[in-house]
Amino acid sequence: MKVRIKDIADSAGVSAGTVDRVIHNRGEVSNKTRKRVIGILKELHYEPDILARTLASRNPLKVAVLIPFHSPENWFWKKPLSGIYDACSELNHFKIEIREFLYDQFHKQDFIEKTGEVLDYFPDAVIAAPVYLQETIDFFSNCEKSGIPFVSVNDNINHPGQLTYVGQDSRSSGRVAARLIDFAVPDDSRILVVSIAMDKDNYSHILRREEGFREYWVNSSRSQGIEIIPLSLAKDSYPYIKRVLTETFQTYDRIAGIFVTNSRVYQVAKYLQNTSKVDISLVGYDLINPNIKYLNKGVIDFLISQKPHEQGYKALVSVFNKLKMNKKPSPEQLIPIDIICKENLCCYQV
Amino acid sequence: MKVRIKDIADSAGVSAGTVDRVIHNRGEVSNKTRKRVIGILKELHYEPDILARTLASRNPLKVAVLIPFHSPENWFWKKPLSGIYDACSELNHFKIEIREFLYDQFHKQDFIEKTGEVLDYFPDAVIAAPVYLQETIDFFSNCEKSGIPFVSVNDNINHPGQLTYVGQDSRSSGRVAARLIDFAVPDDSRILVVSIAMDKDNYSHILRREEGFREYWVNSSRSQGIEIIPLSLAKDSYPYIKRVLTETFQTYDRIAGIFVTNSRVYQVAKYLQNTSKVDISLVGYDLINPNIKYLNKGVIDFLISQKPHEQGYKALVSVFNKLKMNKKPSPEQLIPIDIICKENLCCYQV
DNA sequence: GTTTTTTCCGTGTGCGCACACGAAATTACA
DNA sequence: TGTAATTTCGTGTGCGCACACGGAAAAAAC
Repeated sequence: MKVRIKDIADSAGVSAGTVDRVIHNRGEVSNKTRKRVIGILKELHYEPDILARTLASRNPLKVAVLIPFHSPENWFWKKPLSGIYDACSELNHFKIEIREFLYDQFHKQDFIEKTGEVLDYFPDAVIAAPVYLQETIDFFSNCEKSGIPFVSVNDNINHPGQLTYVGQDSRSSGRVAARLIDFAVPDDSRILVVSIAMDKDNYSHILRREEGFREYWVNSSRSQGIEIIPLSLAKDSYPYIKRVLTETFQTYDRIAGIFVTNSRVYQVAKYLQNTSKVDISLVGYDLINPNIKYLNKGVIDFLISQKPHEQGYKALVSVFNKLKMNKKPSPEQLIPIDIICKENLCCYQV
Repeated sequence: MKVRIKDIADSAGVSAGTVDRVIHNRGEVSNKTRKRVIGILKELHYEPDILARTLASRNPLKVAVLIPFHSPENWFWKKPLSGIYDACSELNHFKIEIREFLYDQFHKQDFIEKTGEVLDYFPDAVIAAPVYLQETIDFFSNCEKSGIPFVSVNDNINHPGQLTYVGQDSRSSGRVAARLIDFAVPDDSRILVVSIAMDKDNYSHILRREEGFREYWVNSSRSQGIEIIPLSLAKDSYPYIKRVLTETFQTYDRIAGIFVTNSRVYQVAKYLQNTSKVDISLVGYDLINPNIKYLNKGVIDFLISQKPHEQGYKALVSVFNKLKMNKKPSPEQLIPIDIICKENLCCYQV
């Protein structure tokens, strides 16, 4: 019962070639017949057969991936890439070509250069993980001008023209962290919220996680018994972190829980282990190796996974659906907030 | 760079038709040329183009799904079905035909009848959620005899011939439940392990969840301070459950946590709410509506999702890969053990 | 009214494969 | 040696679509 181009053509009293031109709007069709064909296209709910479509078209789909590169210290950005490749190999038969454009997330200039390279590549679609707000906006605007669909991943720029955003609801994840800690700490205790980032204002998800965390306690029944102490660390070095934490512990007693707002939770775990404060509930982000180590040791209690692999996967699927099937994804694809502890870790490590 | 049938044919000095006959072993090929063609097939690493293959072949892939039916009281079994259909619509273009065979999980005879209907349907593959052990083994043996690949879902029969098992590691999920409760209960408290099932021995995952839960405390540092009290309820009716729980609470004090080993946790939640024992940590299984209600109210603290949707999804994908791509999936596909609380519930409800 | 240009549209071919049909080669048999 | 039966193989067509080419019709220019 499937509708083919031929059926449309017959129904409209034209040839298949004309219908084809309408579908791909390559012009050379009079306005009158074009409208008639479009009408029938909708009326009969025509959906192209991708199998035949891909088989017949010879040029592949060019997808540019613009994300920070990964290093031995920071494997996080490897995950979205492998998610993209996994999706690609599942859609293998559909002639998709991935081109990586990996930039240094700590050098704005490098990011700008790479965006230029992306545009020179003339991709059919772009998947990008933004860090620099203004520069990303400029880049996305260029994409829009060139008619290139673009997807943002991990952090949402909220550019009006973007095909979709794939990532987590950071605020909710902050609430989840609060819930976990709330579960464990007794009344009348203090909770530390530690943000470790050179310029945390550039990372909007850190801010939103803090918000979500704070929000939780406002609505909590025992909000009066718990005190939240924010702590922003501008440097990632362990000696520095150690010094600040030591001071904090001297200033405040009854600290029963610590929430680290990004993947640097292993630094705090190291401190807690070294100072034998393993009773403190520790929650942070991301299944990177040093974190997993402390999770298995019981120093970190819970990790929240951003599911970077799934992010990459869904991003590519979205691009594919748009370009090959002409199906628009929903503008926001929120990734589940997975709670990982030692006991369920194994089944999340793929 | 892709090798086509034509290339093989040229290389072997035969026609495409002959290569085709070899590939599908439909005979009518002399032994000598057959071997030569097979040799070249391997040598050039020929992989069929599924696009063209599907486009050219007219008969669809027939997949039989044998699972318990769902009712307004028990929506659980609706999820694997919708997972299967979701996978199907993603692989839509590949001409897959799903046929449901839904049986009454409480009537063995009905299950047996339905297995007969499945075989009469002559499917290309079977996806089954087993309940009755011996009867399922018989059925799977029949499938194997007929050369029909079969996948078991949710509960593992461990039949040697099965294509794959898709489901959770129940023992680990029991450990996860223990971890969550451990996080919350103070020293010197008692924890109830409640199993609500007519014949729990038929449901091996219940037994394994109990095992995992117990296992956790054996390895725990405070195993001496915590007492585990098992409680098996053979009936699902609330008055009965209420009576038993009341007795239990009269017998034991300091009950700080309850682990319900399946989806009936809402019955216990109802009891706790009615008796104002909401401080007790309550953990159970499955995102079904009554459970979600009590999760949002804060009576249930955590639910462990079996991800039935994903189970169905993966099962169908496995079947597809096997039959269309000739790729064997790994024999066990373990589903992540998702921890759900009120705060991250939203992003799991699809 | 004729020629040129432009607009519009139909036809044909091939993507890689499955499958039907019929022809050639081989064997069996008289 | 000739014919029939059987095995083995090549050719052709179509799946639904993209795209090139060329031709007819319409419009414009003369």
